[in-house]
Amino acid sequence: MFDEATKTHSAVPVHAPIAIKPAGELVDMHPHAIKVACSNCNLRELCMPLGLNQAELDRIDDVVASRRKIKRGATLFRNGEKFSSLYAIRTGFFKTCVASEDGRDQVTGFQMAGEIVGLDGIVNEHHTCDAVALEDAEVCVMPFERIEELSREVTALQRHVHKIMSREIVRENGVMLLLGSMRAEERLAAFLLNLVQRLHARGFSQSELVLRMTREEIGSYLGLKLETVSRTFSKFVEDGIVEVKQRHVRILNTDSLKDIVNPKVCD
Amino acid sequence: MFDEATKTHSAVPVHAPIAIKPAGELVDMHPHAIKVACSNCNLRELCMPLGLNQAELDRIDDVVASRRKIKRGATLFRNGEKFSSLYAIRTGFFKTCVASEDGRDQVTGFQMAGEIVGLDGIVNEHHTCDAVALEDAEVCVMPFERIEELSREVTALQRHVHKIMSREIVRENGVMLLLGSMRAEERLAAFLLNLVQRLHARGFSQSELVLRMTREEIGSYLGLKLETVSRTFSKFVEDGIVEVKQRHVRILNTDSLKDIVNPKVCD
DNA sequence: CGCCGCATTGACGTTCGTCAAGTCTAGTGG
DNA sequence: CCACTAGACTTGACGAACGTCAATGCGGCG
Repeated sequence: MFDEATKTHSAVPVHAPIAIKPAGELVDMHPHAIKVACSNCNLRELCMPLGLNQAELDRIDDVVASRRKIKRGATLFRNGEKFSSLYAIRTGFFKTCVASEDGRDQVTGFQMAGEIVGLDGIVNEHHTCDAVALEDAEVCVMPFERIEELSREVTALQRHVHKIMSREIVRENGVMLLLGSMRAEERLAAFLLNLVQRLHARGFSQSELVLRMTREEIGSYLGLKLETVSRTFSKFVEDGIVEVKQRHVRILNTDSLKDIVNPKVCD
Repeated sequence: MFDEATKTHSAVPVHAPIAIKPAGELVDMHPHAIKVACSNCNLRELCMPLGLNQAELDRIDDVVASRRKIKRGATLFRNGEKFSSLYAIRTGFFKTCVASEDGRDQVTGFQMAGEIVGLDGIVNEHHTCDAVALEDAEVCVMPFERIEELSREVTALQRHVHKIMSREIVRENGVMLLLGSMRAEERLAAFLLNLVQRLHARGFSQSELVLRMTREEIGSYLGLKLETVSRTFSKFVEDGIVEVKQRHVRILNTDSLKDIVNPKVCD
């Protein structure tokens, strides 16, 4: 089992409503042939507004100043650093985490291709969390000044920026619900369903995924200890709901997972 | 004790760097004399950008379409309702809460004068949480279309909107840290310190406050059961850190509370 | 005055955290 | 190619923290 599951999330997906494979390699070979551009990026549907005309598309390209590669384990930005840009993830997988003064830290999210990180930095002009690459990654650097400038002129961009921030607020509301009122099994089930749903939207399998994070990182995100995460995985395996081999997970029964998250009250 | 603590958060504060008392009553008496206006609102420093010139101030007034009074227990908006406006709280106190499909619900925040609610509705054009008044309240209704329009022209407003949303994201990061990694005493201590700090910024006492919410609502926000909240209050009283009489709380030792939130490691 | 909602307190149970031992795997270097 | 190692993961035994259930108290309001 899992023979096919060794491909990374950056590789060609199983089926591809949105093709993920970056055309970026060409940039190195012909630096002047293909410029850094959203208008020909396969991830456009994920991180940029839809329904722009050609003139607007050309202008939008200007929000991306450059690209940046981040090695696995390296940080894109750190708590305390000066904020200057938002980052759109092209390839790879990130975690964001905050720390309390006494050293405890909490993973606040996992981000994948097409998602935006850095929004925390706007309010105080300094970042308040760390963004760490969990696998080799590449991001588009979008200076925030430029975003603000352009979104004054391109209404669709303005609206889009507002939606991205609102979406993050709503996402965090969901995590608060999870952390505040769910038991361990419910948390892990919700986590798996969320991950697989986002991967599926990017053209990957609905039932198979490779975790890019450790049990400890999952635990931190879910407000559990790594042993509890491990035990809960084992329980799901016993119950025949998933197959787990290290970081490879195959979901055998999506409905059971959904039932765990939202227990049906039968009265 | 607590003889002086019976005044509500809407009453004249103990000392007032920013006077909270609304001038609003005059509106009813002279409907044409004083128009709904941010430029003469005492809360301007809390919910609007600073450093505007007169022309900009006049334009900003236009973001407030009207005011709306909400009785205690009534909702400002509900999950599922069409989103159209953001709301700036003039007086009163709100909670926002999300619900899971199976009926559990989670308080995601408590909001007071000068704070903005409704940001959750932007992304899907429908609200995803309920906003409930915990005491009689009044809000400024700010149609979001108008905000977007105006923030294309007034850079300071655009920046301000971005900061408000970013601030909410950072706040929620903090709540996730609390829910994910703190014990009951730490959570309650952090909660009290946060409340009193925000009230102090509005001119109220640094050490005395009246809770506008039940133990159950505090518990929901902190991911605890109401009995645990009650017991933890009792423990703080035993330890001489606070005095508690129903919803009246007097903080006797702020430093102890801070130590509880951030235990000093002495090695 | 009596009712009702909210809060407190106690006894007990469950879930999850802690500590510890042992296993697996990927990566490294001979 | 294989042996070695470090980090990640699993599993078990036990305990602490918090939840549950139930009884009681208190205060505000009609």
